[in-house]
Amino acid sequence: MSRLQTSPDQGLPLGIADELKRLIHAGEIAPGERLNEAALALRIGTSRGPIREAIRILTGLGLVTAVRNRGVFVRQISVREMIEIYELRALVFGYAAGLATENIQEPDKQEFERLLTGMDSACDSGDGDLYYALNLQFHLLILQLSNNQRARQTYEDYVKELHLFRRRYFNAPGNMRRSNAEHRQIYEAILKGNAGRAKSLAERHVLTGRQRLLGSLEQNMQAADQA
Amino acid sequence: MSRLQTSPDQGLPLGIADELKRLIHAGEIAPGERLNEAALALRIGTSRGPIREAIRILTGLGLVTAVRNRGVFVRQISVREMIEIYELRALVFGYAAGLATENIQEPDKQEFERLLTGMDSACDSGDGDLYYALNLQFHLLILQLSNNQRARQTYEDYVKELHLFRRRYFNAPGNMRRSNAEHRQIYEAILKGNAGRAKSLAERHVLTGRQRLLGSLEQNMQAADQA
DNA sequence: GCAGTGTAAAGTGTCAACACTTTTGCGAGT
DNA sequence: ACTCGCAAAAGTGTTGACACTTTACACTGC
Repeated sequence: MSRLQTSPDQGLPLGIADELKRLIHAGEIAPGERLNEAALALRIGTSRGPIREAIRILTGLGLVTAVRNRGVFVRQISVREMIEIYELRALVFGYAAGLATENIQEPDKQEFERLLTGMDSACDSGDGDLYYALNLQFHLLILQLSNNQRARQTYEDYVKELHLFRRRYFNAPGNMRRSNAEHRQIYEAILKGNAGRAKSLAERHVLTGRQRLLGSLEQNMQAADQA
Repeated sequence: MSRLQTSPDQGLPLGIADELKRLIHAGEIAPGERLNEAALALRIGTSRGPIREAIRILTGLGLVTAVRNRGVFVRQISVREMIEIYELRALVFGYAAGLATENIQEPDKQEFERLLTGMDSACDSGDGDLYYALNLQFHLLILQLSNNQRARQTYEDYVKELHLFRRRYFNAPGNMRRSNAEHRQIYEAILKGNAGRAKSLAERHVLTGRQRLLGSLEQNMQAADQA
């Protein structure tokens, strides 16, 4: 009976919703899977009422889609949706990078250096998970420097939403190196205060990531065809 | 007992949520106001269960904020949030205008003309509501031409969300004329296929609208001070 | 008259039971 | 063996009741 330590009790449904969000974004509940109210109630140790409310929060968030009398299913993202979200993500990231040129301070520079060298060593050791974590921090630091809280939230939401895409992003070592080279370029443009260049590099960085994902997707499709 | 004709029965909570959304966005339930579960249940003619679920959907959508043991309140948007949302709205609108240059077809041009002349006559007759409606259609047409469904949805959400700002946008006749002049410029840039110009004009158009709103806000503040 | 307090009302949080729908699976007929 | 149909099971939809918290208000003492 997981007593959900998450959330300093802002209400049972809210806490359950957070827990479910975590499970979904972590991939422990796969896209397309159904959420069973009774099972969840049993697992959390409550009745179905709060569970249903938590699930409704998720439908509002767009994490699940509800079908009458059949339950709710973890949302699956189509290729088209993935492409569209990447487009917007690129837009927001570019916007933030442009503003970062104005708002960056000394401590931020040290943080950037730390992240970049950290990602370099992650490339060396081939640690994809570590690279992914640092990469996210790098992006969020730039969003933070946009000084637009809403933009930051939106960007985070996009990243999480893309986890609902059917295939998890697979970081080939070569991709990681190329990606980090782009990071360095973006950072240098920000350092030099070149807003336009930072913006376009940042936009392109995200769109390049999308292409890498689409490429690996196609590759997997072909492998599946051969099997 | 309003039998909520909205939504072709996709479930009671969903239907109620739609109805509540409508009420909130139409301003019939003011920002800051509390939603009373029992009263709503009585009004819709159901028990509190579905009402609570509908309200949870709204919290997921960010339309209301929940406070434990005290209920949910229609969200109020601060000046800062308003500014930030306008920033993103400008970004998306500019993005769409840039793409519209590539995707525009003949019938779209006719629709543009219709909307622009319609807004002109709305200016002449001083019909603010009509202008607002046509203005929204103009913007959504451009979003449609971006060929990015998600961008269109996001833009619509921004517009609705801005309704939660404490003061309703007041269209002075002069503002309407200036605004429509900007529309014409954007449309012409799109017609000429000048993506860069369409993008920057569209961005500026939204940000100018924000300035107009901020200006009228300040004016009202002063008027309130004098009273 | 006013501050403080206790109590009743209002409102939210949770639960268990029941109604209805969909799915599953077994069995009869071909 | 295959299909159709029916019945049981699983699961969602909704309800009314009860527990707990907050708020409103009258009452008391100063």
